[in-house]
Amino acid sequence: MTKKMSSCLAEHADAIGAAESRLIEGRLAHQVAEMFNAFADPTRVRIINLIADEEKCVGELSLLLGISQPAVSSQLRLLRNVGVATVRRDGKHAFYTLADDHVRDLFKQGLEHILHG
Amino acid sequence: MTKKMSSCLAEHADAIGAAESRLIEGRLAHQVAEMFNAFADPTRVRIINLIADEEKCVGELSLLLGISQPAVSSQLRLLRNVGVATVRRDGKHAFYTLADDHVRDLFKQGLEHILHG
DNA sequence: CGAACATATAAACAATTGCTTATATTTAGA
DNA sequence: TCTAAATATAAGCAATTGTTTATATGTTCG
Repeated sequence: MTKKMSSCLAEHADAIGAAESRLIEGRLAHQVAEMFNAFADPTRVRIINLIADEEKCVGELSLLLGISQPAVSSQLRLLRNVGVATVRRDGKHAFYTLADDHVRDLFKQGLEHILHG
Repeated sequence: MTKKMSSCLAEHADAIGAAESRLIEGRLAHQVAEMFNAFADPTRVRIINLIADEEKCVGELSLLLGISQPAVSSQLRLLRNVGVATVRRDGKHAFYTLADDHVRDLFKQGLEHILHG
């Protein structure tokens, strides 16, 4: 880093101000990335799809996905921490589902992009 | 793995079939995750926001973001590989922008979710 | 051609990730 | 209370990631 200015920038020097105004600050960029990161792993994608329209308990997810219960539990905690999923505890079970319609729509929009994009 | 069936599943055995039909296969899950992963890093979020509405060259992005040119180039290659960004080469410069409106909408929807969610 | 600029690629590195097994916690029921 | 079930947490590990510096490729212009 700390390199000299590119002529590209020099030539468009008047646009730098406008460009800088579009610079997302560190904290916001981190939050946005953190949220999208919830959808950025194959296991989480499968979990999210399974709990998108109905709640599922941990053991059920573990069996359906074919991975260990702690692995599922770990991913669910991540999803919960970033506000993508919520838990409802009922006795010995913990039922997970997506947090809200906004999250649901965002995921389904991304899925559609792959399916019919 | 290869654990015994949870009573949770046993009790809802009739729902297994339906649940399994919602199981996203490995390849699709991988593709969806790969796409969302493009938005899942703070540096990429900032790059994407900068090139969302107008094209920017590599050196410009490097200067604006305060990271090395190879770091920017590396992230841009990732974005290009998953179909999120496209290049237009003009002489010595390479101008990047988002690939299409679908990608643009998806990103902005996620950004809005954080800003006014 | 030769020099300077813009970008791409390679190598190396610390840091993070997602899984496993093992263990702890919590809950329901005999 | 004791036991078994469901989930959560901890520890350890191979694999991946994002950055840097160094170098290679490609382009313009004298």
